Amino acid sequence: MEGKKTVRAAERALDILLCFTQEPELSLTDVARMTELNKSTVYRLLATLEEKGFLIRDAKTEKYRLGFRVWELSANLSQTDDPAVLFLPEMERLRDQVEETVSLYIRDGMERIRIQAVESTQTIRRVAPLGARMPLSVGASSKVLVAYADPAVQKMVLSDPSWPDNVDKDQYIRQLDEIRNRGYATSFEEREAGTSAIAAPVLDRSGNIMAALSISGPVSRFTMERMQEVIPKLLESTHRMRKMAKK
Amino acid sequence: MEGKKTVRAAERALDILLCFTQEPELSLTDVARMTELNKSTVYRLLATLEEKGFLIRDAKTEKYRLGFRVWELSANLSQTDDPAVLFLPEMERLRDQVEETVSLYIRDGMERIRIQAVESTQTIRRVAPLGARMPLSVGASSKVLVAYADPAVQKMVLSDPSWPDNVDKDQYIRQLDEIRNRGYATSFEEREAGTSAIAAPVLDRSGNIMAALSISGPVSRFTMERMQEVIPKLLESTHRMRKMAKK
DNA sequence: AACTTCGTTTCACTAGATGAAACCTATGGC
DNA sequence: GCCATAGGTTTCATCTAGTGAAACGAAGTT
Repeated sequence: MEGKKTVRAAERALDILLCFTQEPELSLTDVARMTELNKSTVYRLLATLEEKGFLIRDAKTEKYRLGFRVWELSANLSQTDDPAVLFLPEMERLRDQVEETVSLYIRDGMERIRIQAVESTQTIRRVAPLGARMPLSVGASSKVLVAYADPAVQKMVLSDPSWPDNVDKDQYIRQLDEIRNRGYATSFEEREAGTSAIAAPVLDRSGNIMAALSISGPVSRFTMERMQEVIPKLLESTHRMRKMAKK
Repeated sequence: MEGKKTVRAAERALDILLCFTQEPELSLTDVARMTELNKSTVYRLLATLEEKGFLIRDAKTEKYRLGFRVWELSANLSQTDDPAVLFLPEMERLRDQVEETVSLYIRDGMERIRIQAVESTQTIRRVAPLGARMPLSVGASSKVLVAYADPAVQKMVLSDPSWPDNVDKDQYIRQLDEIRNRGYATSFEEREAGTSAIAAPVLDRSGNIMAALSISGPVSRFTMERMQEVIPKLLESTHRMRKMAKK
């Protein structure tokens, strides 16, 4: 009698689908191991996913991979005002100006997800960890996402038991005000050693945060001074993005 | 006790997801109407899809739209040897040479699906009906897909009750041999009035068909003579694609 | 205030999802 | 050749958990 309003069978099917974000090709037993589900359960769910075209089965290897239905979906996704597509041109513009990696993050629960990224001369498809998930406790983008989230969400994030011990929560909270005042956040080797970053919120017309835009690079090159130089450009980009947002 | 090996709840969840290929934004009742499912069933499945990040709920409109998880999936899709991504550059090359619309189709059951297309000066995202489904009974690409399918599939397609009465099956079958000999198929106003097309198979290393590549245009411009000119270019492209295919 | 419409919750019922185990092939080792 | 192992597939008894009707609450319309 808990507050579960979800459908288990559907959940499991989606979990299986998500396995394919990690590996492009998986066999029945691979999936069974990853999801820790019974072999026959996986068998039926795979059959379902295949029948609906979300997975296809490689004729040779007998393994499954993502099917055309995923394409249909993602094609439709781009017709919407999806930030990852909508803002890509602007992100490339910014990248060309500052010649550093530019990333776009959104918040999902207690994590942030990199939904888009452009690197020095790379194209969208080449960018390594698109869809990568990181904790909200560290990094410039994380703080921006939390600082501009609505109060209920902030409370949820800050009271979550998974908050790591080695990150001082009070100090973190103090930073949030500062970030809202300045309009951007910075970080030095916070999430990843050797990397520094600045991030600013992408707001929609009504002032709600849609995403966080960041510029990041190696500390050696992306110094404090350099940051100061690029901040106006970052803010100009987020401002332009705001105007692009639909409705 | 039929031969159903699928999971109903999962099927329904996927059906709901597919509703979003038609409309970018849907409310609970919209989905219930489209799928003809009970309101509470849809409610629970939508909650499941939302929790897993496949759908997000617009804060304002209360409607659902596709979520970031679809992005994660499609990002991964591109890392695989998905033809729609893999062959895009080659398709653009061909388009630039012939200055007509170039499309890539795969077979799914009794239909073909346009998984990629490039037009005169359009970019991938702009192409109207990506993911469009058409019958296998008419059109150059259809015949290629059937001609090079393996015998069991051919039998299935040709014995399907949904085969339209106005298409002569015997004549169709006779054409298949011809197509295999020549290596390509042509059509004049077959599927669509005012449009002619040529198509050739994209084979993998072992000679199995992966997709059909077509060039199509208005009959006025894309004449018999013009077709003869571009056939070598089409075949050159499919040949190059074959070498691109992984493994 | 009466009437819609839409999202949410409740509840009793049993369809249908589930896991253990048996059953098939393959493939590999010896 | 024969036995062993590791997939994938099917069966089947069990009972969870998914289901639809109906009721509910909250806006919005007339």
